Amino acid sequence: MVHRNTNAVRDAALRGAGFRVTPQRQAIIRVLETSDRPLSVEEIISRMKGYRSGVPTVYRNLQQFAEHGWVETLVGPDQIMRFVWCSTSKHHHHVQCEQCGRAVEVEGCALKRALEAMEAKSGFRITRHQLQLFGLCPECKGE
Amino acid sequence: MVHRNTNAVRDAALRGAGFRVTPQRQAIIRVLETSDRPLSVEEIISRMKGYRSGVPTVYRNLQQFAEHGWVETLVGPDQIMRFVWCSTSKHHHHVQCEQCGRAVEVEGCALKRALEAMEAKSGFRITRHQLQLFGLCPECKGE
DNA sequence: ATGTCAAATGGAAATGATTTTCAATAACGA
DNA sequence: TCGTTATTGAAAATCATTTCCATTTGACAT
Ligand SMILES: [Zn+2]
Ligand SMILES: [Zn+2]
Ligand SMILES: [Zn+2]
Ligand SMILES: [Zn+2]
Repeated sequence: MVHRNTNAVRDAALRGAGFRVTPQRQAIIRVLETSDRPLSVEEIISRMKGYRSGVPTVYRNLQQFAEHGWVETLVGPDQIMRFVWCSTSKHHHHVQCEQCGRAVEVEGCALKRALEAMEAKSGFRITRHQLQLFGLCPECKGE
Repeated sequence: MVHRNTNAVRDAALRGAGFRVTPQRQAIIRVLETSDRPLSVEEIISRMKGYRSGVPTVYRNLQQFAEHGWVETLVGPDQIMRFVWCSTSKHHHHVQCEQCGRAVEVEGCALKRALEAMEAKSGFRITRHQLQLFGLCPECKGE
């Protein structure tokens, strides 16, 4: 039974990070894990099945998850925070389709070279970066 | 008289873009052009010499300037909009020092290769990206 | 210079996402 | 089961940004 196993893994991860396992946390994670796009707090709550968390609870948990590298917080030009689940806490980036909104992780980071070039140009030592990619997903580009 | 010339150039640019030349606009631009770092609206207003704009005026103008590629709008984890003046409206990025806050433009974009690699990995056609760089400026890295 | 008028300004009020407060609840180890 | 302590959530607070709208002003024609 795959589902049960997934839940067990998730709960273990929560406990391992010092969290108590609450239905709210489980619901938040479940929604994010099964979403194909970044979600706002409002969207996360409205997508919960069987359990409805309060707004502050969702914000608090998302912030904690972000500190653990489990979610990435994106804030676009509309000033609204949106959250994506990260399958790995290794450095990576996300591409989002400008047509349908779908977002996927791009494993790894191909910026090493480019960053070296920019270090040379600027004289800065670059220690951290944040890259947001936008474009057309396979489905939308074949149209 | 260099100063006067700079002003003339700025005013011409404003008129060329269909703007009226108002002291508020001039003041906003003057502050941003001479800042070594991104500024919030509050900061912009407090740095004005000789003329104090109202808050809505500053927001409105910054938005318009952004549409013309004259400023870039950055919104960090503190959810506050900050604005940088761009010396060119060609595509480029900014590096900011995590120690002292200073920011500089990095001319051009060295991401072509990296983007191709990420297109291959993701299957998306990448049409747009936004890169924020952080690190240590020449002064701070020599500690 | 003066008149005309749409663009621009700014004080005040509204908006609305996010955060804080705090009393009630629930997870979990003993 | 019990006690401790983290977690929750309704309500209120916060506060950056936006909207309203009456007043001012820049640009251009006369
Ligand atoms: Zn798509
Ligand atoms: Zn990267
Ligand atoms: Zn520095
Ligand atoms: Zn670029």
